[in-house]
Amino acid sequence: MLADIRWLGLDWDEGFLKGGAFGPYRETERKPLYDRYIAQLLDEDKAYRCFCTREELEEERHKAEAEHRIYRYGGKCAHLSADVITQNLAEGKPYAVRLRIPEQDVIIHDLIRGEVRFKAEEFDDFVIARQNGIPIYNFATVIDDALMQISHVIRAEEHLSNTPRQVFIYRALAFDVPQFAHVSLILAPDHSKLSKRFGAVSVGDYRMEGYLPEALVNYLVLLGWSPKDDREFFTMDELVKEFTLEGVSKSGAVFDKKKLTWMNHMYLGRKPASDLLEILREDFADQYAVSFDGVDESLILKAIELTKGNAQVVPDLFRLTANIVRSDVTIADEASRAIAVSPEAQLVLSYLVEHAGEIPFGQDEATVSAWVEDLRNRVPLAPRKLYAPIRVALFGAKDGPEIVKLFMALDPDVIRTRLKQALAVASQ
RNA sequence: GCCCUCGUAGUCUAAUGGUCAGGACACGGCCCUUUCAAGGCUGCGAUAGGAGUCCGAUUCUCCUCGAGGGCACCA
Repeated sequence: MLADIRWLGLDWDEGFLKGGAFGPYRETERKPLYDRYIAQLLDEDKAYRCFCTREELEEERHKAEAEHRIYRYGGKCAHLSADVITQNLAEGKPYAVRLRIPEQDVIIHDLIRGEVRFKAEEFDDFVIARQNGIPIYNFATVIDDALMQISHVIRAEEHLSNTPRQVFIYRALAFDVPQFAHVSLILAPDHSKLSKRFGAVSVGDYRMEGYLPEALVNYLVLLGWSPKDDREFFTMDELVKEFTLEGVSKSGAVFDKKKLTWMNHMYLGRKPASDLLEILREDFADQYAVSFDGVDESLILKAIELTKGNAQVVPDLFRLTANIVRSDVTIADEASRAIAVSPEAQLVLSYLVEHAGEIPFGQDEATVSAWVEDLRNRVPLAPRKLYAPIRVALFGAKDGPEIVKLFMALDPDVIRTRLKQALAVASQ
């Protein structure tokens, strides 16, 4: 998970494996800390030992349900005499620790949701440490946040209902209560919780599907936050500078993979080919080995540069670059094939094969471009009819890089061969 | 069941107690163009429903409905 966060380009001030002034950061290593505060609460009688067994509690719960009452702990152990406690301890009876909850409403001042009020009767003396001595999450998280001097707790909405319990703990320990901000959840298209059923759910999944971290971050941030203007593209630096809690929306957002893919496409087009090559090599090593075995790196870079604007996700580049990098070419689809076997194709290609000597190999772009333009004067066809077969011949598909770019990127021998092959197809 | 949160087009969102409710994705059309993409223009399309306050409500209040979350000796 830390690796995924790093991949996204996110950093943090301190923590596990990184160090900092408020360690240790591993929960098991923090156990003595938790124990200390549990002991303190017990000492001050703000918490008490509960010797009730699981069975007893279970029974209480069933009874409450049968009588259609809300279940709250009955307080059986809330006022045990010192003698009884001493005796129970001497007998080695296991106990959990419960916090005494005052009968008062709790108001949370949430930075996103405003005032949220919880009624006193919703709460009972809840357990803060189990029989095995390990504190429950609500307790540990309060200790951690307080000791680490956390000023703002920003987390998912699912924690909102637990916040009052945490506030009780802050108060019992006389800690400052931090500011809270509860962000809405991301939903699957059917408004259910995001799950495997929906496909990729972890950051790592998206990485393996070929989404760029900057695209994912950019998309995700817009899922619950909006700037003051209509901009949609943000770098990490811009986000750090411009993000505000005020711009966060309150409602849950449905994850729209189409828009993510669109955004990824835009980022791919702008990304330097060398960066994309790195990603292909590192994240898609297996495919890379198969697709680019023995291919000159400069050719790969050229191919990526030509085709990146057509890719939706990173691995699309394998398919798109194949027809540039490989010595042979295959016609990708029916529509392209139809063009390849058209009479126009025969006309154009036979002209080019016959006049192959005139192709300005190795010239600058302006020269090649002028020559390509001039083909219109030599072959009596409308531009669309004229150029489509050339692209199919050179690239294997009707959609792809500009003809000029193809002439410049491909090896002269490859071009001659492909033109001849395509002519053969057209003449069948 | 109880509690909490949310509710603007299919989706993400902006805005205001009062001009045509703005932008983006998706979808359709047009332009540009040697194709696709990109870009430009354009079309379709929304304030969940019902009361109330108000001269006027999408905005404020209440109810209903809907969606999500929480109710552990899980995290």
